[in-house]
Amino acid sequence: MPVQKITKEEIITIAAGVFRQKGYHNTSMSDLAEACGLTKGLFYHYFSSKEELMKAVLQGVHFHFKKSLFAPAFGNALSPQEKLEKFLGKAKRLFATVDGGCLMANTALETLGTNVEFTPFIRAFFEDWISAMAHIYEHTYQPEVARKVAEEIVQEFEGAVLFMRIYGETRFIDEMLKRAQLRFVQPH
Amino acid sequence: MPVQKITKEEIITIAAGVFRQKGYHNTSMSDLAEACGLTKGLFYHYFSSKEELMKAVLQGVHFHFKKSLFAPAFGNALSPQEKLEKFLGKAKRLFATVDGGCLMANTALETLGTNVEFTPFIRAFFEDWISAMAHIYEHTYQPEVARKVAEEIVQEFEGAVLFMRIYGETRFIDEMLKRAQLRFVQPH
Amino acid sequence: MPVQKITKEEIITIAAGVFRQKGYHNTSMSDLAEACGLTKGLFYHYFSSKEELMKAVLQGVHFHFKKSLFAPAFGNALSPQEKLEKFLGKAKRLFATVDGGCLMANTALETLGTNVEFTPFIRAFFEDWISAMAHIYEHTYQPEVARKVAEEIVQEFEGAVLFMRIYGETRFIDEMLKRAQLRFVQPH
Amino acid sequence: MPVQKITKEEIITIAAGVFRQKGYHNTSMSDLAEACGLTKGLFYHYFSSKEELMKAVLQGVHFHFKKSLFAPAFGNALSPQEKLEKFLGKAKRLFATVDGGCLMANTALETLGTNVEFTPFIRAFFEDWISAMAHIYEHTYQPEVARKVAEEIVQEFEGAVLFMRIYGETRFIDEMLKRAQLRFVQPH
DNA sequence: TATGAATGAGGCTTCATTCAT
DNA sequence: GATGAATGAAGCCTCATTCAT
Repeated sequence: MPVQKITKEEIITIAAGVFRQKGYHNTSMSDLAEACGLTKGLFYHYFSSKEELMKAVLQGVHFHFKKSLFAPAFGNALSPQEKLEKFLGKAKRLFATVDGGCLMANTALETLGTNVEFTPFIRAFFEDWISAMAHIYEHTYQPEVARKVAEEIVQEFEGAVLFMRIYGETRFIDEMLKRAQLRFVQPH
Repeated sequence: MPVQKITKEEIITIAAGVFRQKGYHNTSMSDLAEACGLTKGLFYHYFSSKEELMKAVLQGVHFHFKKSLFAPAFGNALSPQEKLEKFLGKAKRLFATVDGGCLMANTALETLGTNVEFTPFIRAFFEDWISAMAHIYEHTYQPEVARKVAEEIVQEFEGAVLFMRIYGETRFIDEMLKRAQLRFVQPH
Repeated sequence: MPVQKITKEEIITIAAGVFRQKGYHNTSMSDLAEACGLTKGLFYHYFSSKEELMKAVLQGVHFHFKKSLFAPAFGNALSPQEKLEKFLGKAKRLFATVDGGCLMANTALETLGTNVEFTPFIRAFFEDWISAMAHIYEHTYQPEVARKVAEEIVQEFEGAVLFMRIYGETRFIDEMLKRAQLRFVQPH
Repeated sequence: MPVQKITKEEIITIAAGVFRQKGYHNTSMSDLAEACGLTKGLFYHYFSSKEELMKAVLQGVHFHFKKSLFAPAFGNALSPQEKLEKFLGKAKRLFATVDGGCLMANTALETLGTNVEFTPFIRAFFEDWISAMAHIYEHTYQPEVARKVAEEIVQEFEGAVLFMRIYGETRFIDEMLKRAQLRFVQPH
């Protein structure tokens, strides 16, 4: 069996990083091929177009978040309080990277108006995120209210990521997480 | 006096719209020229480069918001409550456009990692926005707290704009505005 | 009588300097207009095209050299030896400018193959230069030999200017001038 | 093995010819692509920019002259007299082309003032040329004198090429070569 | 699988020149 | 005379993609 230099998954991971930092339209296939150590020609053996690659990246990122962040929120191993703490801690680690922030939000703002083919992937991601948060907050709120709270918290999260990037300060994330925790124990 | 097809200000206004909908890197000088009814060559009579144009656009948008949104927040003609209502109403009208949302946030997420020359303009805009909101909320909160509240509300606002665009529903804006009003009369 | 901001002669002088330093094709009409403090539009009131301007420049430079360098070589006020010394001294002052060297030679090498319209002006200039030198050297040589010597000296002069520019050292001019003087008193 | 329409070396050779005849700034990438039978886009597979191409051309020309003209001057197979004759004969064949003359001198006069990146290549070329000639003339002169003589002869050579091009007559080269030979047997 | 040559369109920008005022 | 808007072609370069090997 020939040794594979690089897997599709690895390409997706690398591409996700490049897209996150540089944006979709500002990233060229050359950038991506180079980042993966592949020739441009070979790159097209893995992904037939930039658009297909981006879809795979969005799916890959979604999958990654689902596995490591969203799914555990539905597990029963931990108490709701513990789940929330774990969730927020992981979320911070995943997002609070000043160099690029949240690929999904970046891609949303950059492409929603022009590249409709990405919209379903973006929606699905946020849908899952909201659902996971809603599930956790159902411990404190009625389901419908929990859903609203979850929506608000995700919005606040993305707002905080934006500010983190604008000002280069992670405190916006920390402060936001505190508010999220507060709403769990002390509804308003 | 030379007759002009179009003024710099008009170009800036049109370009702001195009950039807002299509993004910075996905907008070509041809797109802009066409949108303005100009030849590509003539564009460089007005702006020496795409980058300079974008800076002018960011400044222009900032100026527009300052005049119509931020500055009135510091006036004395209205009661704080009225000012807040006017402010939020205007903000909604200015931002709640599904076709593009907020140019500043779009540009921030798209260019912060790669086009540092835009960062000061983006920061200045948000700084002014926060200051205006903080001033209003100083009616209810101590100055330092008001500043924090203002930061949070701007973040929530941008989060709501993101959701509005992702889901194509303006309700996120409306709900967010209600929360902002609530925090004015009922601190938490 | 309206005061003229700038005369054609002044434009020619300025343009000659710019062309000498930047070359013909690398100099834009904007460069020239700016160097003269004129708007591009007005520039075309003085010269109908870049080509016409260049012709005027070449003529102007030729005229300038004729008046200050070539013509005196035919005068009778000085002894041949003195004339030669004056001639070479002036030539040095006129050419030994590291920033651009000799416009005629620059233009020759740059345009002879593509812009035939300049050739007559270049030829006329060198013709006059050779004639002047030949006249001086007729004191020492037979007319036909003097002509050959003059041709050689002009060639050496341009070779020295080339080297001066390549190495940024004026010694090549000085050494060349010494050789020219030597050939006046000590034929070989 | 990939089949290539054309090799880098061939491109360099063709480009050298075009640059020699048309000059650096007056030669467009389209001109070069067309001359090579390539599309413009493909050109950038081989050379990352016009400037890089020009550097490669200057290096290529230098290499060509080194191999066929300069290096043999240091060999021992021939007598000094024979080496000189061979050298001058080859030099004539290489330079005495009315359509463009000497690329190095053309490029020097055109770009020394504005494109400093080419200067080292031009200097290296002339340095080698002078060294080769100096080596030959060391048969007749002391090393230091030989160096001066070589410098002079190269200058005269370029002066002669200039005149050849201005007047369209190769006699200037022939006459110059005769003088060079004379200085070998009959120092002055 | 793997290479990198090849394509053709399009990107940003500059230029010589003209024209209306 | 004087301005600077306006034009259209061209200049350098990049890009997504395809193809022959």
